[in-house]
Amino acid sequence: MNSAKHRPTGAAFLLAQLGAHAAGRFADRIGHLGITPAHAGILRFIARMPGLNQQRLAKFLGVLPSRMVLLIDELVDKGLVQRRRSTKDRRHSELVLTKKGERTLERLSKIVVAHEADLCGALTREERDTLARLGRKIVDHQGLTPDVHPGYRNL
Amino acid sequence: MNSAKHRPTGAAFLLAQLGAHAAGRFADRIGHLGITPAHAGILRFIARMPGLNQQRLAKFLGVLPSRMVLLIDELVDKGLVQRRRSTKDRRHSELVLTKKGERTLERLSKIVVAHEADLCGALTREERDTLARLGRKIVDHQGLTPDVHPGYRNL
DNA sequence: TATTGTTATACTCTATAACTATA
DNA sequence: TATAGTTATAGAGTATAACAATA
Repeated sequence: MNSAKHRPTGAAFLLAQLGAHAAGRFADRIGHLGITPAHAGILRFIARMPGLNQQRLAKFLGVLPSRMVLLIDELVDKGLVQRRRSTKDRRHSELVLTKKGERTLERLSKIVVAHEADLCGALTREERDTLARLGRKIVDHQGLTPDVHPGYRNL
Repeated sequence: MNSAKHRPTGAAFLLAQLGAHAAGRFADRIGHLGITPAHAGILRFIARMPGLNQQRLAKFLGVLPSRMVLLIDELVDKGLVQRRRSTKDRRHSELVLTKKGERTLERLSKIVVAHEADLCGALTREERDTLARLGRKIVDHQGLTPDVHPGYRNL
């Protein structure tokens, strides 16, 4: 591979390749918690904005409402999230983490740190900071929403 | 988002986010050619190793043989690839690009350059080189095969 | 009439395994 | 008996659209 007449792999392909790898490895790492990366992202959002409803969450992440129902169903079934009918507008369900959900989120944080350390194991601390800085620059320039994975996007 | 009590987005998530974005944008860019990123990757490999057979290609990319059949079928239907029964071992089919396939590959190269320029538009030439260098370092350290997207992996 | 949440259906994708032909 | 390629089938995932409850 990579014979002389082909140019070295470009940054765009590297990002796609590494991104898929990182996502796959992360899915492996959290598998034993019984949740997928999509669930993990939702847990984070509910923790930050407790009480938000499904439609707003769906719109924010770029998920179809019907898919969000299933995702939340699964989190409820696992005892990580609770739906509470809003008393102000009984059409809304306010989403909150259960105690178990909070503990899962704490475990997730530790997994994220380990995942990060492994994935960037080839880099010095300084290089890792540089990579993150350049990454944030691209996220900003491309108009991406920080902390929202495009894998949700189905609209 | 990103309120004070949350740490800044880590490199691993940024890679996953940007990778999915890059892959999605690339798919958009080549859509008018009537092919998917998976097809594009296969075209590149056939160009580099003309005459290779489906099983070897499938093994190299990490695709199930049955899926490779469909992918090649589609490329044949579009007139980009030709299957030739090997005269040495008639079980093998040697894969080669057609003239149209070669032209498509040239168009792909131009699209890759434009894609790269857009995606890294926020970075200076030097920053882009740094990003690619760090990316290659991680690819190597993680044991990934250069130029092979993990999206193929279904084994 | 509009909105939230939910359910039903149809469709796509693809992993598995059986099968053909060559060796 | 083993390998390359192919086909058939079944299951998972999900987009679409219809629906119920509330406003």
